[in-house]
Amino acid sequence: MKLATWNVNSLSVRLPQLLAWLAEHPVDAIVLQETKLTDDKFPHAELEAAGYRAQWFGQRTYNGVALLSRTDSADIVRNIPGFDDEQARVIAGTVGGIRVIGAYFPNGQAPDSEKFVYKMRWLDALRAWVGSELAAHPRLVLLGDFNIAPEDRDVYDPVAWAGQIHCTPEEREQFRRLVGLGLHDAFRLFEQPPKSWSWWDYRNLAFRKNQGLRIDIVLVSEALKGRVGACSIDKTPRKNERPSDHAPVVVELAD
DNA sequence: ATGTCACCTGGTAGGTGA
Repeated sequence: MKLATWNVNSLSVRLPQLLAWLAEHPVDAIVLQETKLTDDKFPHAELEAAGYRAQWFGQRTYNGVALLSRTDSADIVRNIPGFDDEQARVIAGTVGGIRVIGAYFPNGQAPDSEKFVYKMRWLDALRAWVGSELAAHPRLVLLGDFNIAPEDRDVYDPVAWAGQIHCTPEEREQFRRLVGLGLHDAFRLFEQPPKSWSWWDYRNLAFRKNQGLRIDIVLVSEALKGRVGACSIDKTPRKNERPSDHAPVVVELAD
């Protein structure tokens, strides 16, 4: 089974690229972030024609997530139960016996901002809920745009980024606590090329200079750890014309 | 080089968020 995550930064702009990528890289399921579409505008017919059933949850301008799968997904959950949130950030479903949780973590803007306070509250709520999901579904994958670079090796210039958003001790502690539920960073189960990033700022020729962060992450539960055959970042779509600023991340699970 | 992109409001640009 192949799963993927991709922050598309506007699905209306990126739909042709998504369809092209799926045609070349058929996955069993993919979660999307930053669709930026209200539910009535979601392109489910185009995706259905490409062989993907969709569950989606969006809003105007910001955020918005989706779960696409070749087979039907079940037990869909939108956002974190019990956490009152106006922002569409989470979609979960069961696909092929695996609990798949796709998430668009808050950006947080700056460590001294209100948005950072919200990010911490959101992370607390996510961790509590994922804990209960794990208890109910031992075979679980949490993947998406985490907006956290877990370690210095996930940052092109750790000195410049020290204490900056995505790299604060508070965010990294949240990441460790999430992993502490009994999850594993699938990318780090394998030897990887150094300077592997999943996001490059549109500005400053960052992609050309390979100045990026690894903030798009796949966490797998203990029960799945031994079944992970590969995990990789596909940076080729970042070379497209009008690319998303994020690259898709793919994980392979043995049956 | 603070060198971009997407989307909004409200208009022939400017603001916001990332």
